[in-house]
Amino acid sequence: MLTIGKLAVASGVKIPTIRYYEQIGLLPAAERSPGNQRLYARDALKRLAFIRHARELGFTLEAIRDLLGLSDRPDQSCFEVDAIARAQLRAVEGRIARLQALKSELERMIDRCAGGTISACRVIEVLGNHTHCAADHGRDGQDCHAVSE
Amino acid sequence: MLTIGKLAVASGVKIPTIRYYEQIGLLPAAERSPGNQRLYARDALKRLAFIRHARELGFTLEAIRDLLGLSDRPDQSCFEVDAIARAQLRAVEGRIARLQALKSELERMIDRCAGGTISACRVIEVLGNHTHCAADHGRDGQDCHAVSE
DNA sequence: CTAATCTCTCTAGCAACTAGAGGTTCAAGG
DNA sequence: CCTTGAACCTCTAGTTGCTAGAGAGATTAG
Repeated sequence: MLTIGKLAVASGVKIPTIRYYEQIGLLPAAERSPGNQRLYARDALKRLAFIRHARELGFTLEAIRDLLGLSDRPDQSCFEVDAIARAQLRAVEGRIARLQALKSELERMIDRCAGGTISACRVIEVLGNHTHCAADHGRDGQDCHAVSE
Repeated sequence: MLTIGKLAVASGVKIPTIRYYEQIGLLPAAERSPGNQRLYARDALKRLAFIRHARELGFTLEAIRDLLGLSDRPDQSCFEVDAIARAQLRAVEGRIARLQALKSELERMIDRCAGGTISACRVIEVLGNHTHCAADHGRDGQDCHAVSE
């Protein structure tokens, strides 16, 4: 049986976070010592590792809750698991595309800011200007409004 | 003079968000009508466009506050602006790298979950397992703890 | 047995908004 | 001129995923 501190070290999840996960029902209520301190078995470590890794993969706690719920019913089709993972993949791909557009814009900004004074520097100008939206990240149109003057 | 609603439509920033930005000092307190309603001039639109675009680029409100502060002193060197933009670029590149690792892991997960039952599906197993960390996104070592059993 | 180190609960805070309650002001139509 | 309805006001509280601190109790090493 591990105390919460050992579990925190072993899992890489901080103590208040573990208690938080218990509070919101991601982890079952831990056993307690006679003095009311939490005690964990090995499977808590597994569950925490699962949560931690899923968080690193960008799953929300809600998605993780779903996955954990599914894994408690191991005879079902993994259709739902697959759907969750695919949705997650799409979200990740979207984030990557967006960040790559942002990266090239930042690079252009830095190129234009070559040691001059702010009044000559294009960074702030570029940031105030939406004319690049269509070319750079206008794929999701609802995110880029025209600011016509 | 624009009312807050028109400004919201023109800028693509929601009304409560505009008020929030005023509250935290990103926007100066707006002029008011005799009946206490906010009135904005054109330059508020520019400032909001700046904030909005910078937010889209992933700048935090604190970084934006810095940038706005700098742009109020246009005679200085843009050294600081450049530094902020470069730091932001590094952060964006890090996020992209991380997301790409996550993407390939999700793809592998989905491949392994080919229509079977959950007990045969590797998604959950992969998520509970840190053995791929070194290969996939172990660049930032402090994020991947061994969970040896 | 005592001191140091955990751990407990509870409350409050972070970013960056969003939503709602309950009340006021404005612009247009009759 | 008056009314109606949309837009606005302030204020509080909620969101997600934690993190920090206070003040009290538990456990363990020497």
